[in-house]
Amino acid sequence: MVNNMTENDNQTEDKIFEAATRVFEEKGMDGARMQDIANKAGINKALLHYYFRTKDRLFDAVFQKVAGRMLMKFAPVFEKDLTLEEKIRFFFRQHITFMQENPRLPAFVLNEINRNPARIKKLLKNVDFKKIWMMLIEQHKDELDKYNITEESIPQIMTTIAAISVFPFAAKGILEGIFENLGVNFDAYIEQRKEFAADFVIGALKSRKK
Amino acid sequence: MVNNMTENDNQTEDKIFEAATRVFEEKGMDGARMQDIANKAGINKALLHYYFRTKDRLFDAVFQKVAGRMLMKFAPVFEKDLTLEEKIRFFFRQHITFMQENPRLPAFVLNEINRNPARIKKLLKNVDFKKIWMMLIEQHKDELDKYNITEESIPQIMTTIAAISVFPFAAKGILEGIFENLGVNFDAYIEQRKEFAADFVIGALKSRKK
DNA sequence: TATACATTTGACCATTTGGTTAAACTATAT
DNA sequence: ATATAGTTTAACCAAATGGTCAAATGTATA
Repeated sequence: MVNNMTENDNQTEDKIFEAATRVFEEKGMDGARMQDIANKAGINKALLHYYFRTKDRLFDAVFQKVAGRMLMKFAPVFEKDLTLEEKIRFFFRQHITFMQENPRLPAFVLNEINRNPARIKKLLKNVDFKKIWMMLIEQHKDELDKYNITEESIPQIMTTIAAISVFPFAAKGILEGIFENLGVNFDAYIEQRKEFAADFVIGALKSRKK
Repeated sequence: MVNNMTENDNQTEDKIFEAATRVFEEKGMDGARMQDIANKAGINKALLHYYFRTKDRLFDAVFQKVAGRMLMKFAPVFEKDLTLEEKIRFFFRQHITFMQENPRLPAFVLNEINRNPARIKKLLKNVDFKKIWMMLIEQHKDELDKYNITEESIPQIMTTIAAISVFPFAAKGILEGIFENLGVNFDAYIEQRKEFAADFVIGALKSRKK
């Protein structure tokens, strides 16, 4: 074994990181236990502190990565050269599929941000929303006009799109409880939602047509 | 003082309850400290355990009440004798106004339910969703037909309405961060949302018209 | 092989935390 | 006044928890 050090290094760190992600996602910052993370990573608790000095730093590393991964999913939508309708359709498919694979992520991120709003600042520092905003307005000037979308209503529409996509996962616990009552299957509901959401939003926009 | 016992009893219990609500809403079950609650209630920690035996029972009492209060807000919508459009408009006004007064509630309830899904069962046990569901379908039979709403799409529409209403508060931490970047004022955005949301949903429904 | 350096571990520590207990305090009824 | 019962407190406890440390183990280099 020639270059074992770096590999092994990463192996252990990755094991820790993976275990920490699982535990933090499930229990949150306050509910997570370092011992639990160590156990799930199959290592000694002291080793956690060797790689990540404190629980806070470990959490920060995990949060930064998963929250970043989630926000990233919004990016390609703005870059692709598609019509507004295509973008909306593309976004819902992409984003909901991502959350199907990471169903705990939305609730986790939302919660931890509300618990400690300072964290989000670090995340958003690298994103220039103003620029994205301007690009979007410029790129879809004609469509915004066609759909009678004022600048003031853009935040409303954007957050509505995010809401429709994220909420089912953020409220998974409640919805599953209610759906059980109604004989609705959550997974099928989610699968269906990819198209429903796009239709719904596009329909709403069309109804604004001048 | 004649009947001081009961009054005093309630006074202390209420003080505890109020303080506990504040602390739990802010820090969550795991992050909350009994000592902190006691301090904020202006009493001894042992007295907490005198009124509510354990942290878990205290949390349960608080959660049951606030979560119930939140779910209750959905009820009057189903009972009132209004058209579907009127109901949608009424709901958004009512519900968003309620959350303006209790901005931490949505994130708190969503989070704790995801952290401990068993809790929701106790809450929903008393609500007969099947019955509400049937009533709704019967009451708005003609409108569902007019808007081409199949039974299958009702959960989609209902959760979409809830999403549009709740999400801005559940994601308040993030949104405020982003809005700051864009020069958007959160409170104004929320005020505006009461009407926007109704217009948006009704617009989407209208676009389904046969 | 000896040296230097990173990795891993078991034992340990100080603090925090939910919870208990016995005593003190208060008000009412007799 | 005194007994009774509910209320409040200070002092205390055991367990859990994040974190430390010195020793041990492994690994590459000279």
